[in-house]
Amino acid sequence: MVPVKKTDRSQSGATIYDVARVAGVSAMTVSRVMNRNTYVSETTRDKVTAAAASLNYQVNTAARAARVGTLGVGLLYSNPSSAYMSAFLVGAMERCSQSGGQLILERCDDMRSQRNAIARLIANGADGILVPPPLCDSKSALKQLDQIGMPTVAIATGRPLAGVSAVRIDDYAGAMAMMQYLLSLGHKDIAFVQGDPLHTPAQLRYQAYLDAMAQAGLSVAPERVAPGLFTYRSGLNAARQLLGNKSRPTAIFAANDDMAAAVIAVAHGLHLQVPQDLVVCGFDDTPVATAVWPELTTVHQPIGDMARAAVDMLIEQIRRRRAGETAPVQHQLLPFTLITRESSDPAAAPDLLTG
Amino acid sequence: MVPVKKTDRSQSGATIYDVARVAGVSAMTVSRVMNRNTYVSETTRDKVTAAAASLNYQVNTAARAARVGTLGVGLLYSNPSSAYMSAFLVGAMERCSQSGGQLILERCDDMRSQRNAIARLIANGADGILVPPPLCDSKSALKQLDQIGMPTVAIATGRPLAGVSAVRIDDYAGAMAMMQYLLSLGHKDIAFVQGDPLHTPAQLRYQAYLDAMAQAGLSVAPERVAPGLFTYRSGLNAARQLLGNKSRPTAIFAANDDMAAAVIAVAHGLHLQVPQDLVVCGFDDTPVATAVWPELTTVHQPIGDMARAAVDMLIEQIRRRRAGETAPVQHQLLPFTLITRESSDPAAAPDLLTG
DNA sequence: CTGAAAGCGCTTACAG
DNA sequence: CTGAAAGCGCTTACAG
Repeated sequence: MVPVKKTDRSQSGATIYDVARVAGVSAMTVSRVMNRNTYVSETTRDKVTAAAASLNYQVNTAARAARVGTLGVGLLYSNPSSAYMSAFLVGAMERCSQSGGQLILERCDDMRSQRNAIARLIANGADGILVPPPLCDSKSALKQLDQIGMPTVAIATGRPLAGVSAVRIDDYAGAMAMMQYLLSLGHKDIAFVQGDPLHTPAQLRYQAYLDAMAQAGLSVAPERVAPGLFTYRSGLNAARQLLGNKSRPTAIFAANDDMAAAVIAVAHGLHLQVPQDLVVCGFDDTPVATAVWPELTTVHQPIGDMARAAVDMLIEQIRRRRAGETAPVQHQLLPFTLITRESSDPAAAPDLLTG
Repeated sequence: MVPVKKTDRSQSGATIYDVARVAGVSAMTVSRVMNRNTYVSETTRDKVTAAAASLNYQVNTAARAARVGTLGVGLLYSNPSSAYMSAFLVGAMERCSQSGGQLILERCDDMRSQRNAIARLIANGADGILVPPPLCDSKSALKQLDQIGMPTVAIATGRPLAGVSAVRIDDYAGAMAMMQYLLSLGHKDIAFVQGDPLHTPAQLRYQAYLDAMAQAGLSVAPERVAPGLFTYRSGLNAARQLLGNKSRPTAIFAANDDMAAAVIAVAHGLHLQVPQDLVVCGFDDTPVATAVWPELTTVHQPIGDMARAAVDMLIEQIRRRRAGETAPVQHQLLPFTLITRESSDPAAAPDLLTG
């Protein structure tokens, strides 16, 4: 009986050595190709790529992390209970585990506590930082990160800084698409609920509303615009203001879904049927959009995709920085989609009390 | 100029060798202590523990993973848009990154697709599986996992199986606490919105409602109980049913927050003020509880803590299994908290339309 | 542009 | 119960 030597391997698939053997090069060269290192001839690169593909080779991110140190992807988040943040977290998490990044979370609600939160994130091993809204619009946070040379990606900011990488949608165009839709439905008296004025996407959405009205030759009375802060609560106040007068708009476009949901609640309280008596639209297409009744017409923002893109960009930046290269600033614009549902469709929706 | 040899280290803190030196033992022994391996004398274990503490040593999970293979923590989830799932995900993710586990997600809404989802999870490298609601109540899923010897932890099931580890709260006691509170407020005519009948916590919450009423000597008319499915939508139907008659209850206890939020919406549609005309309570304390107006009195379920506990239990099981030991089945019960807010407090809440 | 050697921090598989 | 040796899969730091 020849004793079978138990294998010491920790991985089932192909390793870098298998690829090297098949490609007829050294493991080092395979490593270079996998890390997109530039010092490899095109011929060699092609051979390695082909070998890797034929073996279905996947880099062992754990082994890489053991050697290189963990890739700490810091996330400066606020408002963990919002649907927006949840969608973002899931996307970021998913991509991090694929790419071998380790997500490090630090909550930061308060603009004043920013500095501390950034310091804690770095102390906990962050090699780069993801900045989702609303912090993405804080110039002081972004400057602080830039000064210490920390790779950074801002997410969903309306006005990306020239020196900071960003992933976003075109909020202006998204709101404009919604307005064109409402106008095409024949609405002429459209009211607007503003978002947090400090948040640049809120500004752009509002500007698109104003421009669309002007381009259609319609005037906007001051009482047709109500301030909001993106919260359900602020939406209630705005709705009371917009629906409290004798003269009412035929449609209300809220700068996000939470506030649109609040508009529906107040409208129902006034015995107005949505959409028969009042059309209501939101923005973002977060889960509330389909949780409320009737379901909301809104602009879909691909939050998960944005999170994944941001993680990719950040990890690339960290790699480059470690390799001593200067990482280029990247700005990525993802597509939005106008989603029409019951809240704007006069033919569709039944009554709240009877179903 | 003596050239300074650049260090090759990937870690800033102490390593296993530092601890070994300080403790006067081999690195191997330190490794044994860190992995809670039993074959270490108490004296040695104490020396190592002290040395590790003095150096503030943390196991390098990346290096461990490189050697041992990644610890794949599978998560069979459904309904990613629900607030419950988001809170669970954040907790699980946080703990996984601390413990060196890699979270592997697989969606599974449909009971029929279970088998496939489990197979995919394993194909993607899961070494153990976390089963949150509603799948935690699927005996077939749990049995399938048991048969293939896969470490499993069920979360928030009302009736944990003897052979499967579980983390949960006492749903019966939680609902009972809510009922005692409502009874102490003087309510005698309390209605109930049931949760998904296939979900064991829904059954327990309902049973507590019935028992509390009986113990208080109050009868429950059939029209005071409405079926629901835990969704906002089903809560609207239930509320219409409960509030449609001339005779109305003074309080409605819904088996979760989403349905309680729907009850409030319908009540407002009927010009009933909450809590003045009707008290409304929920269960779980998910974000909707504080997003709606008035804010919901509810039972807090520590979802994040439950996720963290479940991850710890699962990782421990996987480790034991790899070490060839049999992992004991563990059942952990976490505490709930009754949270009283405006929706049950007659003194607190103002009117929907005037704020 | 490419490779041989050494090492990351940890654990497996022995041997005592 | 404890340790010396070898190895996990990958990358750093050289050298050519």
